[in-house]
Amino acid sequence: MIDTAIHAITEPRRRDILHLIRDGELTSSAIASHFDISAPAISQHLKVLEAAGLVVVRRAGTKRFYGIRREGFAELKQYIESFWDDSLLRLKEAAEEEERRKHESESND
Amino acid sequence: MIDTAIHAITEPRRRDILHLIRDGELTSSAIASHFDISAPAISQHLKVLEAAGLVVVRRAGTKRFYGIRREGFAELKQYIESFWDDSLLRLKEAAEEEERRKHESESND
DNA sequence: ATACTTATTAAGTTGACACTTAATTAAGTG
DNA sequence: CACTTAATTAAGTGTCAACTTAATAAGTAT
Repeated sequence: MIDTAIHAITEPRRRDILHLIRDGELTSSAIASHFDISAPAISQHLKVLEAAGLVVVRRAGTKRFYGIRREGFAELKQYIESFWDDSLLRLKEAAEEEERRKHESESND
Repeated sequence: MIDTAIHAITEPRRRDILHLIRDGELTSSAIASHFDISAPAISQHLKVLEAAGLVVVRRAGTKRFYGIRREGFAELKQYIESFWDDSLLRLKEAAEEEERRKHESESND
């Protein structure tokens, strides 16, 4: 699931779309009006974003309002943080430091 | 710059590489040994990750040790959070809610 | 200098995917 | 029911990037 989310935000155009609807939900055509590409292209992007759990649709008549889905971004945030996690990294770095010193002393045999 | 970072973590293989070196720096060949793909392929991935500021190299003789670069992940984290930002989103949602109610009352004219 | 190790750069191939236009679905309106 | 609006699905095309093997670079040792 995190894979689809990351794949989704890969495409710059999709990130632009996310930025647009971040300030409030918009219809597919409203979104399309901000770009030079065709409506189907936008529709395809929205589908990818929806499948990734990053946007939600609200249907109203013939219109479909797209808005961002917070839970999806929470997952992404968590994923990035799993790399970032400060305390864990410090531990690893300390271990590396130690190993480096050990190797140095071994080379003095 | 954030674009290159996002592009970099797009590729599943590169994320695998990041996971590997997250537990301590490794040489190019050590990384390659964990995968089915060729050494040059790994080298190319590492170059992308380095250009994105997500990894750093430490040269030691003919070997090159690759380790993760924290600052790069900090940027990524910030970017994701710029979407996520809780308080801002709540404001937007409140505004939408209001607009929706306004439209409903208008349709009762 | 020659050889060995580690890793990269070069060049070329293949598959994925972001587009296009055309056709289709779905909901509302005269 | 025909017609309009809003959006999607279908089908096909071109570009990009992830891989391959071959050649090159840079460091160390014999």
